[in-house]
Amino acid sequence: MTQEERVSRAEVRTQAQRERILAAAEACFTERGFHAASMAHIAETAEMSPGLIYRYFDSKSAIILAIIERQLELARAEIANLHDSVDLPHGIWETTLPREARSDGRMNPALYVEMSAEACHDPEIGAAVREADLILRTEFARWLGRSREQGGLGLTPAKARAAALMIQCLVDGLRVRQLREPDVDRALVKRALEEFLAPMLRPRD
Amino acid sequence: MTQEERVSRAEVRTQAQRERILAAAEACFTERGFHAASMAHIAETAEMSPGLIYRYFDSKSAIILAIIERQLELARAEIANLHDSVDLPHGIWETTLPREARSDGRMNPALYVEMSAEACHDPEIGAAVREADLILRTEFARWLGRSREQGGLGLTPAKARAAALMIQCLVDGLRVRQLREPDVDRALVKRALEEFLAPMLRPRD
DNA sequence: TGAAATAGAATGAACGATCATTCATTCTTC
DNA sequence: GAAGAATGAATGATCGTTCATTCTATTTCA
Repeated sequence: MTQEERVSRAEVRTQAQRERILAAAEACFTERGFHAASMAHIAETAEMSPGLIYRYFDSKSAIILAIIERQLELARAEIANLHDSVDLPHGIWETTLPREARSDGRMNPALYVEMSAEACHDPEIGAAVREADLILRTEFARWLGRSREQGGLGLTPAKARAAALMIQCLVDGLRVRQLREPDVDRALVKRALEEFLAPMLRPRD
Repeated sequence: MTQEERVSRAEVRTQAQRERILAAAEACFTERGFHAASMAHIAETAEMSPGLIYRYFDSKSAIILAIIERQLELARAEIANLHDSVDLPHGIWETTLPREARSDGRMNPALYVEMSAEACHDPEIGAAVREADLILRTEFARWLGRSREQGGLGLTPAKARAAALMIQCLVDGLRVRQLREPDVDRALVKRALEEFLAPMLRPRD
């Protein structure tokens, strides 16, 4: 075994352990919240000792920050994969599915709202969240403004910016609503969403 | 002093003390969050000893529940005061003002989002929130459906229900956005909001 | 090849801090 | 002096974090 192979194997393992911890932390934070979820819970979920976590993360809040960054990457990838034939209302509706109902690794509503609350208490989290949101909105607006031929929706720049902001608010709101009323009539939500989104996404007016 | 007067004076004082505690708790919860705000902080803010709080509230979570109920009452009163000449987009926009910018006792965004997150961890809070939201949406939809002559907007029942739900989501979303991006362009938010809401609030279509 | 040496991975008890809550005590008011 | 109001130190529990120790797997060398 060459030295490079050894180093690489170690790196792979380290990355896998970090991932293991992040997945466990996400589950615990979702279920109990940032402050109520203890490092002991996270360690138990990750099936390791509490002490070991500190080999891979400096602190509890470092874990939170890592989760935020990972979610940002996932969201950016989703936006990059948007194309003109996409059913936007349906996609928006889907991002508000509760944790149990989603197969992907995307942000679940509970974690998102938890993070939003924490953003105004912890400056570091606040900065990370602010930066992520700005990036996502800008990239989303760029897609809305791109021509149909280039896979966008062909909105004017001003309208694209406004629509991106309003849709971001709507997604936020749908996530909050999912938390506050888990048994809300989702079909009604979807129909209302489609109806009210239509005029916003029309290029001409 | 008659016995009734004595009893009444004691009640008034008790009520004032409870109010004092609730105001302090609201400030602390807003600043630090439910879990990070300690009873000692609340006591200090209320300018009383920690022990005294327990004369007026059974526990910390009893304080949280009391705040939720108070906020529900405030929101109901606001809805009851709606009339046909009201500028709805402006009113919605106003409910998302940060704590520092609002003079009334209305729900500030930070507290609202904090509560929403807590609703899916604490069943009692979840139930209170769910009930409150349902009541508010129903009453708001009733106003939207009332005729112009009766001070409403004259929407059809189906459209009123859909609009009430969508507006509730929008308000949720605007509050979250206020937390995540406190320095967001509020003028842009307002313009986008007005544009988006207009078709939703037209009786005919 | 096989035993000893080494390094990194993992453990979990222990620490100091902090928390919600209690209650014996003191203060205030009538 | 009696009764309610208020205090704040004490309690027990829990937390994030540390670290002396053990385990495991790889390397070294006879």
